[in-house]
Amino acid sequence: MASKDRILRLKEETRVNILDAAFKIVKEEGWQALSMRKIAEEIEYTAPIIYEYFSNKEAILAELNKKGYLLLMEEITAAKNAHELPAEQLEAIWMAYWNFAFKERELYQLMFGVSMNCCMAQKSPEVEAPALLVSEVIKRLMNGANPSDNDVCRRYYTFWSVVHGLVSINLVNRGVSDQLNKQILKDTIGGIIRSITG
Amino acid sequence: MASKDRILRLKEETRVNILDAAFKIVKEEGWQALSMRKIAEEIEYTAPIIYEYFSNKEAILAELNKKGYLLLMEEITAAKNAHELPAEQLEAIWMAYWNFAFKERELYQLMFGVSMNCCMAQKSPEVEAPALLVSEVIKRLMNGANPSDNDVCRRYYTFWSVVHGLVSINLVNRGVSDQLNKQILKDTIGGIIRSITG
DNA sequence: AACTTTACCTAACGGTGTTAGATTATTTAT
DNA sequence: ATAAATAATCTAACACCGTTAGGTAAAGTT
Repeated sequence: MASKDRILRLKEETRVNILDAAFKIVKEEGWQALSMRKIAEEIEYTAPIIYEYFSNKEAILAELNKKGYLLLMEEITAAKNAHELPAEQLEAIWMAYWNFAFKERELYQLMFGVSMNCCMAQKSPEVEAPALLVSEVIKRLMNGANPSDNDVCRRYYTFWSVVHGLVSINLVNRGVSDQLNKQILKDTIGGIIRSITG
Repeated sequence: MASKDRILRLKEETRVNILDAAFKIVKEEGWQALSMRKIAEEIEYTAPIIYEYFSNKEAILAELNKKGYLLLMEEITAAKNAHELPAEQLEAIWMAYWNFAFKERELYQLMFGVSMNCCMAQKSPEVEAPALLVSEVIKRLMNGANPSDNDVCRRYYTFWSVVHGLVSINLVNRGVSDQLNKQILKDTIGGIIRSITG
C-alpha cells in the first residue's frame, strides 16, 4: 500500500526535523545549549520521541558531523575547480577551508574538536608568559632585521599554529605515526627558522 | 594567637587538596568525569564544602589552567636555557611544547580548548573525502618527484596543521587581527608550496 | 556555662541524558 | 461496524549534574 510509503516519508521528515532543530539551536545558542528536551520543544514533541529516530545524543552529533564534512567537501571542491595549476588549487583549497571554519564555526568545532569553554581567553601574567619568552627569542633571531612588533608577532603565530595544529590533530585523532609527526615538526620549524634568517 | 595561623594553613591545605583531587580525577578518567561530587568524595567531604574554597567549578578549572601554564613555562624555559643560539633555542622550545602537550594532555586540552569527545575519530567516506582530494592535488604538484604516499601524507599534514592551528587559535581566542591572520596564512601556505616545488 | 562563630551536612532546585510503562490514536481483521 | 493489534506519543521516573538555603553540631570566646 502507498500509505506505507507516506508514513515512511513522514518518519524520514521528522528525522530531518530533529537534525535541523539541533543545528538551529547550536547556531543560535552554541553547543552547551543543545539538549534533547530543547530539540523536542523545537519540533513540538517530548524528548523520548527523539530516541525513536536516534539511539542517543551522540548519534545526532555524528550526523551533524557528517553534514559538516559534506559541506566542507563542497567548498574545497569548488575552490579546486576554479583553478588549473595545482599550486593555485592548493592555495584556494586552504583559503576555502579557512573560510568554512568561520562561516560554519559550530560545525567546525564539532568536526575537529575545538572546545568552546576554554580558559585561554582570560589573560593573566601566567598565561602570557610563554608567548613573551618565545617572542624574545624570535626577536633575537631577527635582530639583524630590526623587526617590528607586528613582524615578531606574525612569526610567533606561525610557529604556534603549526605546532598547536599538529598537536591537537594528534590529540583527537591518534592517527599518524609518532615518527612522521616528529619529522613534520622538525621540518616545518626548520623551514620557518630558515625563512626568518633568510 | 598561633592557632589562627594553623587554621589558615589547614584551609589553604584543603584548597590544595581540592585542586589535587580534581587533577587526579581528570588524569584518571578525563574531563567529562570531573564533577563537584566526585571531588568531594575524593577529599572526603560533601560537595557544598568546595564552594567555601572556590566560587564555582569554573574557578577550579581556571586554577588548573594556571597550573598548566606554569608547568609549560618551566619546560620551555629549561629548553631555551639548554642552548645559546636563538635558532637552536626555538627548535628546543617547540619540541618542549610538543612534549608537554602529550605528557600533560589533559592540561593541554584545558589550556587550548582541545575538546575530547569529537567525532573526528570515527572514519567514514564523508570524513575521509577532503583529505583524499587535497592529497591528490599535492601529488599532482609533486609529480616530477614521483613522491611516495608517505611524502604526500607528510605534506598534507603540514598544510593541515598550520591552517587548523591558526583556525582553532582564532576560534577560541579572537585575539589577532583578521589582516594578520590572512597574511600568516598566505605566507605559510606559499612557503610550504615553494618548499615542495623547490 | 552561655554565647558566638565556624565547619559541615542534609535537602532541595532546576537542569541533564535516558528508559519503562501507560495511554492514546491509528490501522487491520473479523 | 466492532474488536484486536499495532503504532505513536506521553508521563513519570532514574541517576546524574552544578549550585544554594538552612539546619546541626562542633569549636572557640567571654
